[in-house]
Amino acid sequence: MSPDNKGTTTRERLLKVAETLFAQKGYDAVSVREITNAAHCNLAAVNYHFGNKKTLYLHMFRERWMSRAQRIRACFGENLAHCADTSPASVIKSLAEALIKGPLTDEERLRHFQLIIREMTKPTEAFEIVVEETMKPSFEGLEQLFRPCLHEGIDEERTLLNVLSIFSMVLYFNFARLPVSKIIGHAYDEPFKDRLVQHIVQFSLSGMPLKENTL
Amino acid sequence: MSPDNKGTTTRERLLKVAETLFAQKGYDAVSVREITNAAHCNLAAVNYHFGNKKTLYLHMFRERWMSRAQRIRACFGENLAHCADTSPASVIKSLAEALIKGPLTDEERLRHFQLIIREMTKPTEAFEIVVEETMKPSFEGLEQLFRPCLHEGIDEERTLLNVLSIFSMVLYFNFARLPVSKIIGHAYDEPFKDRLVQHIVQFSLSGMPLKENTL
DNA sequence: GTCTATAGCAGGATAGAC
DNA sequence: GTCTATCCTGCTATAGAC
Repeated sequence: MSPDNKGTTTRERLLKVAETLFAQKGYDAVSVREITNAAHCNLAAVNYHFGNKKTLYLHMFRERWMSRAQRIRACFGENLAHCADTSPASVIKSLAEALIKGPLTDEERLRHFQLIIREMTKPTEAFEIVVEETMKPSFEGLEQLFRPCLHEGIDEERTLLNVLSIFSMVLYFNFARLPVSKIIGHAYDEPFKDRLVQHIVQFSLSGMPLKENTL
Repeated sequence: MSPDNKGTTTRERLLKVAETLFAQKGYDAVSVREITNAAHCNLAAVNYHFGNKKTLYLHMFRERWMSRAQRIRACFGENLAHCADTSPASVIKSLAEALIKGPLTDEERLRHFQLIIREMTKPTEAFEIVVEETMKPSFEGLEQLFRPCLHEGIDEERTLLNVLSIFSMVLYFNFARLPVSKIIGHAYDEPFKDRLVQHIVQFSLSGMPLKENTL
């Protein structure tokens, strides 16, 4: 028996395997048979535990993706706490590190971003939950952190565009590893990730319309 | 009969319909039946004209996606020609406008970016072609345009990271319209697209490590 | 080139034994 | 809770009439 089977319930294995496969191939490309084979359980287990394939997907998203997002947010909070101030420089660095190096393994991170990209291009019921419970609060929190450091004339939309631009870079450099690797000519090793964080911080920081004394 | 049927061959209708559906739903989620129904032709037409479903997809990508990319690149060239200089400000503005407002309709643009996002998350044979024939040349062209305006110490990797960052924003604001709309609280109308281009130009321009006399 | 008919298979879901 | 066996639907692909 595979080590996956030790000390885990069938339900947990199903959720874990489903996450990996759905992230890699997309909902429609994965069959229930494939999932149950990989989870070393019976075909009927999905229907027994979750009712049907779609409900398995939704449970997976709620129980695994959302908790991962929570871990990333916690990591951001810790990073920021270590900075002792909440200047834009500290905020962006804490954010970029939480997302690019962060608490997830490389594989977890890749899956995490693949799943959210899939939800963005073809939303399911999970998407509404993610936007309302994770993205909106995060972006509004960031907006409030940046707000006092931006020029007075900057309205909420422009502040959010700045936040979204930072997010877009992080998202892109995480999910588009393949083309990025091909274009820059080498793999995503640790030194490169450090340079990436540095680049994102520098690029974003200069790009934001900051007051002069708030660097 | 639908107006789609006038003056177009079955082959052309198949390619057009296939592009829309593959972009909207993804390769596995679209059946040949769905395509042939939407194209008002017989089920067997796909196999007659393209051999099988996969080859239809590849032909669609080559004949429709690549030519769209070509139109965008041409638009970028025209925009830049109107600027009379090739300063980073002109380059970024030409690029952002070509991609966000550009020669494509809103629907075409959405489809175009959805397709490339799908190729990035789950590459097929089309991906290699796109990277080699479209992305690499574009990014290297941009890199050469920016290079003389960047500080001497900036190596090729950092220059490319700047280009990729600009690209990431454009990509994100095109394919992630749904969450972006929800977060900023209104739709993607023309005035917003203008503000978006302006934001991207300002954000990217400030973010790049430019020499002082090259704005 | 376009059609119908169908082969052949894989998918989701369930019933019922254990 | 887990298994086997099976139903039924929908898919791709092809053969062959027109």
